[in-house]
Amino acid sequence: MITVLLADDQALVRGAMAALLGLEGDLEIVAEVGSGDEVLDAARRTLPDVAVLDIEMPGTDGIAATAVLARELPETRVLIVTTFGRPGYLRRALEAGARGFVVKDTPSDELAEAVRTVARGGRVVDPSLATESVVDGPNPLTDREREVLRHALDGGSAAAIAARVHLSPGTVRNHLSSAIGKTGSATRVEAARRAQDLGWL
Amino acid sequence: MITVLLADDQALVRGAMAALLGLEGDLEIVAEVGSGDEVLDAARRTLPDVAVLDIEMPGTDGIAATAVLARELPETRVLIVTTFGRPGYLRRALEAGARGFVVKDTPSDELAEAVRTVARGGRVVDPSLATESVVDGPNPLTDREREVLRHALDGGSAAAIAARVHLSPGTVRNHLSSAIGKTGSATRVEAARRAQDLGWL
DNA sequence: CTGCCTCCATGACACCTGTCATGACCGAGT
DNA sequence: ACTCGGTCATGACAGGTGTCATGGAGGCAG
Repeated sequence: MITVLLADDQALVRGAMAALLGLEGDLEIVAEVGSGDEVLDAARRTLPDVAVLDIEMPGTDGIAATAVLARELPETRVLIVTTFGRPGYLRRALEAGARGFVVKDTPSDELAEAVRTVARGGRVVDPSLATESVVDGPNPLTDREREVLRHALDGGSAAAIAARVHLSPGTVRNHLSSAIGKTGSATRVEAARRAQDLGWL
Repeated sequence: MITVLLADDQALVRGAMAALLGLEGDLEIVAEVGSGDEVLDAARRTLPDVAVLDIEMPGTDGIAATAVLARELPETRVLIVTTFGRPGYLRRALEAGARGFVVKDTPSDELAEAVRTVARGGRVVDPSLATESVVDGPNPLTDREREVLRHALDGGSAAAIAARVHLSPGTVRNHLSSAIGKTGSATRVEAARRAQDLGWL
């Protein structure tokens, strides 16, 4: 019997995935949580073989939760199941110690098989995403550039961003200009969107 | 027996929801599709009592599919199940003829009940979203403003937007300025984001 | 220790944005 | 007939943006 922890912030999706995996005779859902913060506690209590984690969650996201699990409970293998197939997500998830990475576009009957593969120590990686990840290369942005780009996403002025990150407006514009160059964009917003699409934020 | 059609572009989620509803003795999934374009065909073939539709789908979205179903197959009741609880979505879905509107944050055990309620002719509406929809009022944007705002989302210049919508750059800036005023924003991108969050695009 | 990179900051430049005034065309409503 | 709102356009203005040069501070591999 393979025991499974499920983490996804959308209750309906979480429950539905539990129902899906529950149909398999060899899988047992031992915990369900709705945020990354609850993952470690639940995992400590139930010691699951596999943790199925979404990435986009409030508070601790799935990648940070993966890193914590890999450190604290290395026996629990992590399978990331996410909406967005962003190359940077895959890279960061694997670096954090994930054993599998599946997007929510994949046929539902493959999920159980992915869980089994991960449980027995194997790896599952979306192949098209893996090639994309190789082609795009690693994240070239510096910490500051990422921070400034995140705030640029919602369209504030340089002064507004500067106030939020405690920098001078001129410095913010320098970081943005650098990020625009690295992403091959023309404006800060385009740069922020491209960086987000690539999973660089 | 209540027959159900399921439409969601994420195969894994779609399959999981099918598993969830399949656990109920009185529900039967008679069709599963991954885009709004396939909804009408599948509904014509299977004549389901209830169509459970996601909004964000490639091609015809769930709201447009609702309108088509309401016109062509009024016997089939539509239940919208969506990720984003945007007030404008609720309003447009109800105007298109949806009988229920549920966000994916709701507990999974309530989905089956929502399907039953809709099947027997009742209505299901997320209460917090309903009040938000009333408070925010209807969409004040004109067609042009919406079109220009959609293109403003990805951060191009006024000239770039103008080329895509076949207008002069000055006119684009006028529409953007008007939209900025209506959304209470300071920049075009902020206006576009707020409009999107409210379901106005 | 010395490059080398990142970070932070300032000033200057051409260009873009947001705003406002103004004008013209059209269809809908009273 | 008249007003009203949406559409399209132009011109002008203050202020913001993207870029570059330049400078100094700190960290880190050779």
